[in-house]
Amino acid sequence: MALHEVIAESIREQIRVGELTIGSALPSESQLCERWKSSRGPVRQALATLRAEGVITGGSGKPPVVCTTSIPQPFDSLLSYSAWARAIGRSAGQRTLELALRPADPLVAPKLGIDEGARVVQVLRLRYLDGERAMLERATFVEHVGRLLFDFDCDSGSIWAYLQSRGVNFSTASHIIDAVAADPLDSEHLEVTEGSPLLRQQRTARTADGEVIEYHDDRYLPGMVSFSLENTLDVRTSLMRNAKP
Amino acid sequence: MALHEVIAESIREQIRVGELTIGSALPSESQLCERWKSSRGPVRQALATLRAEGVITGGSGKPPVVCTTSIPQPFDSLLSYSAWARAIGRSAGQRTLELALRPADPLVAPKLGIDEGARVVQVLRLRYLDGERAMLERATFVEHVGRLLFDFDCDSGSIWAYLQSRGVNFSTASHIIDAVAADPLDSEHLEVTEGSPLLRQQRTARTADGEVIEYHDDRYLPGMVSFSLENTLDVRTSLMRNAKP
DNA sequence: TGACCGGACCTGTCATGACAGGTATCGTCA
DNA sequence: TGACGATACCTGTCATGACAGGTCCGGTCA
Repeated sequence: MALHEVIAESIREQIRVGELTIGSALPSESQLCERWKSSRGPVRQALATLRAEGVITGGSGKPPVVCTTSIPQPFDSLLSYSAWARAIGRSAGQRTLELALRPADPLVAPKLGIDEGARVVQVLRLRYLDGERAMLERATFVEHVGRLLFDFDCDSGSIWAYLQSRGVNFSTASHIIDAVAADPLDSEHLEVTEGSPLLRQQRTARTADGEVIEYHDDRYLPGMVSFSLENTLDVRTSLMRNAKP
Repeated sequence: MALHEVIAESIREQIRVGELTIGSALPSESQLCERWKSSRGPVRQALATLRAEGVITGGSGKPPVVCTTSIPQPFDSLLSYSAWARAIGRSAGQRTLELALRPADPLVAPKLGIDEGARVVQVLRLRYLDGERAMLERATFVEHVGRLLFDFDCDSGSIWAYLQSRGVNFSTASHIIDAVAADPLDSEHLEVTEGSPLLRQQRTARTADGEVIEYHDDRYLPGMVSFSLENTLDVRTSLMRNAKP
């Protein structure tokens, strides 16, 4: 691991354990240089990373200041429900309701960038958090990836971790967050009345080549899950508010 | 404006106008150095910024590659509905339903970090996008800031811009996104049936000193607005998924 | 023809040095 | 005692140089 990553992770750790609390000032750059026996480069790179994450702010004459205690989660926490639950110290559970190979319907085909009717593998899972119903997951995989799932017990854990172990490497993902009314399927499995509000996270995941591999439509029980973000003046946030046409 | 900012903005602009499309490779660092007659430092800093924004990816032997066409919006786009609408080329409208000075109720007091019963100024506005109903905004300001609003015509435009012009400087903000059922008030003004799903964005905005100034509870009509995010392997995202206890 | 290897090129990483500009503190002077 | 100004310190910014490691292409050899 590169030095600047070590430094950044060390500071994140200090925040995590409460050694650095919100509002407390970090050591100055020169002190950090001495502490890590490095030049100013890696130290500044580490601070820049933390600044881009919205963890620290300030500067310009003042030493940097911690401005949040919520440490951004790594890549997989937004992609893998299991990895996320583990990261926050909760337990994830799942019950597979369906695993099917079928032609892509008109809704998912454009999301995956494939022709309507091309074969896809679809998984329907009910997901739990600490044993409580939390989310209904509709996952669609392109055929050559989805086929791997027939050798996997989807009840046993993370599909994402399994696919990674089989050499499927996710690299980028797009997320869309909105609210929808529970349809009959949601209603049945999440045990809410039809039409009641659900928080939806749609996502498409791609490999480094840009090939779309999976499309998710995850619907959370409000009251169980939400999304949050810290926002500072000097950093452009990757979260965007969109208007639908 | 610093050179690295100029370079970053220039690349963003090239993406905006379509000169650089998704998947197309950027010029190499050395070419950019020559183009801007600068050393490698500013160029790398610009690329690092864009990478943190999730705009470009790649590297490590390969020249960087554009991986999204959605350019992150600056700070104010997540805080000001009017600024956001302008940024995406839509028109924002508003009708003020209420402007009141009253004691803080038990819901907003903890959000603002003030005592229950301390006075706050609350604004209720119905907001339009291109003339269509889009969102019901419940804004609460601490007294000394909110008082400024009594000198302002809330129907005329951006409260945020007005407060800035009066010297109120926002610096950081926290956002929580979830889904809620329309309550009677939502139902009446957004013209949906009670209990139907709404996308909610709660936010608290603070000054550089950390003083909380405003709390918003904005409820969007789903189908009008959503939130989106690009996510890459090597960058920690500031968006977090949270479990409610 | 296909596999393999080497070199050109690129980025990642780090060191060192330098100057400008903002911040805060402390001492001085009115 | 209070206001003001100089100074030390800090960060922002940029230049230059260097080496390691990854990628890609083309040429060579089997």
